[in-house]
Amino acid sequence: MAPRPASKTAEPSDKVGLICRALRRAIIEQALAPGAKLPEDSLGERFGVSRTIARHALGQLAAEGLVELRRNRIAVVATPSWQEARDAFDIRIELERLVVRQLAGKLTKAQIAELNTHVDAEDRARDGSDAVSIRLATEFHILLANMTNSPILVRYVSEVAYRCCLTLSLYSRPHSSECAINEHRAIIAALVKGDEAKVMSLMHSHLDSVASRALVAPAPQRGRDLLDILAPYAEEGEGERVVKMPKVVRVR
Amino acid sequence: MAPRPASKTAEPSDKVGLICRALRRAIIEQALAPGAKLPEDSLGERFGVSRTIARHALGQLAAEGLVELRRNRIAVVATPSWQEARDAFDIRIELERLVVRQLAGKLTKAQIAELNTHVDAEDRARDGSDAVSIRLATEFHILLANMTNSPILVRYVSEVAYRCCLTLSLYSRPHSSECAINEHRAIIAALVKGDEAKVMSLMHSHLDSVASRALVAPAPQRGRDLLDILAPYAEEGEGERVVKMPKVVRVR
DNA sequence: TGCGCCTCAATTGCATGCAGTTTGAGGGCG
DNA sequence: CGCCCTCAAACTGCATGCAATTGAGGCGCA
Repeated sequence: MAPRPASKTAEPSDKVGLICRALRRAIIEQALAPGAKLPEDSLGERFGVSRTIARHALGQLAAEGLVELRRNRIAVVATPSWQEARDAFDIRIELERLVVRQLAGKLTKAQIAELNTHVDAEDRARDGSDAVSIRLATEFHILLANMTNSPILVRYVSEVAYRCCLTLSLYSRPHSSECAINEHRAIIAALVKGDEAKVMSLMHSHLDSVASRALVAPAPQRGRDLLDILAPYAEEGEGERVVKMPKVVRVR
Repeated sequence: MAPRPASKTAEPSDKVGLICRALRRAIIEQALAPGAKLPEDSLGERFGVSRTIARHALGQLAAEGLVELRRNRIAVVATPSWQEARDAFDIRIELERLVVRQLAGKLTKAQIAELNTHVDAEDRARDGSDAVSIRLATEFHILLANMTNSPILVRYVSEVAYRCCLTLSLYSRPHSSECAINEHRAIIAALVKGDEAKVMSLMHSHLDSVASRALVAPAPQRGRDLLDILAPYAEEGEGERVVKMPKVVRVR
C-alpha cells in the first residue's frame, strides 16, 4: 500500500487540488504571511486556470481555516488570534495523543524506517531556512497520522497542524528545532517499544512545549490591530482616548 | 442577535451557505440517505441558483466529509465504512471531552437555561420522527461546543457529529433516545456542579454507548426523487420558485 | 438466449462575461 | 494643512456556454 494521502473527499479536481497544495505549502513555509492578499485573478493567472478554479481552491482552504473569506473582499491568509492558536494546540494535543495511542507497538519495520528517514531529513535541514525546518517538523506529525490509516484522523491532524504552523509564523520567535527533533526521536522509540502511556505523555509534552515556546505572549506583531498596539500608549496620555487616527497606515 | 454560529471561514457566500445548511440538515435527518445522488443541476434548480453555486456548496460539504466527490461523477452523500464510523466516534469522544472539560463549572445561568430548554425540546420530540430526535440529539452536542467560544472546536465537533449522524443512519437500528436524553441531563448536571472528571467520563460513556449501539446490520435505503426530498428544505430564505420539474433522478 | 460493443443523453470540468461591491487615490473645500 | 467627497479601477458574485467524460440502454452477433 503506497501511503497515498488521497483524501477521497477533499479535492474534487486535480487542478483545484494542485492549487490547494501549493498554497498550503506556501503558507506553512511563510512565503505567504498571515494577512497576505489572495486575489482570485492573480491566483488563476499564476496557476494558469480561470478564476472559477482559483475561487474553488480558496473555498477549500477556507474550510480548512488557512484562508479567510469575507463577502466581496479579497481573500487573505488567515490571521488566527492568540486565543484561537491556543485552542488549536489544545485540540491538536488530543488528536495526536489519539494517533500515537493507536500506533503504539503497531508500526511495521517499513514505517519505522520511514519515520527515521524523515527525522534524519529534519536533522539535515537544521542549518537551512527556518521555514523548511518548520515544514518538516509539521510533516513528521502528518506522517504519523497517515500511519493510522484513518482518513478522518489524518485530515483533522493535518488541518490543525497547518493551523498551528500558521500561528507559529505569527507569534513565535526564530525556531530552535533541535529539541523538537530529539523529541521526535524519543516518540519513535516509545512507539516502537509499544509503551502506550509513555508515548502519549511524550507527545503531550512535546506539543505542549512547542505551544508554550510559541505562544508565550500575545506578541505585538504585524497584522494586529493598530488600535490594540497603541492602547498602552494611549492610557498615559491625559485620559483622552485616541479619538481618531489619521488614515491608518497599512502595514504591508 | 440570535447566537448564530456564523463560522467565519466556512461559507463564503450566503447562497452557498444556505445550500450547505439545507443539505446538511437533509442528510442528518436522513431525508438524504448515504449514497443518494446529488447532481449539480438538480440542486441548482431546486435552490434557484446556477450550477456554479451548487458545485461550490458540494465542495464545502465534501470538505466536511458529508459528500463524496469523484472526478466526472455525480456527487453522492457519503457512505462511511464501518471502520471510518468507528474512527469518527473515537475522535468525537476526545473532542467532546475537551468541550466539557473547558465548560465544567463555567456555564452562565443563561447557558444552563438554554441547555435545559434544548433537552426539554428533545423530550417533547420523543414521540415524533426518529429523524428529528437524532437531529436534536446532535444539536445538543453542537450547542455545548458553541459555548466554548472556540470556533475551531465548534467546527470540528460539528463536523464529526454530523458524520456520526450519517453513520447512525447506515448502521443503527431505530433510535431509542430516552437514555440519551437522560444522559444529556446528567451531563448538564455535572457541568453545573463543575466536576470536571465526572463530566468527562459521563460524556465518554455517553458517546461510547451511542457508538456501540451502532453496530447493527446496514439498512438498505430506498431512494426517493431528489427534488421531492429537498422540497421542504428549499423553502428557507428567498429561493426562486423554480417550477420546472426535470427528469427523474434515479437514486440507485 | 446471452454477451459485448456502440452510441447518445446526462452530467461534470472549466472559461468567460456581466453586474454589483469595495477600494483607494485625487481634487475640492473648510 | 487636513478632511471629506467623488469616481474609476479592481475585485468578487454569479450565470451561462462549450468541450470532455461517463455509463446505461440498445443493437448486433454468436
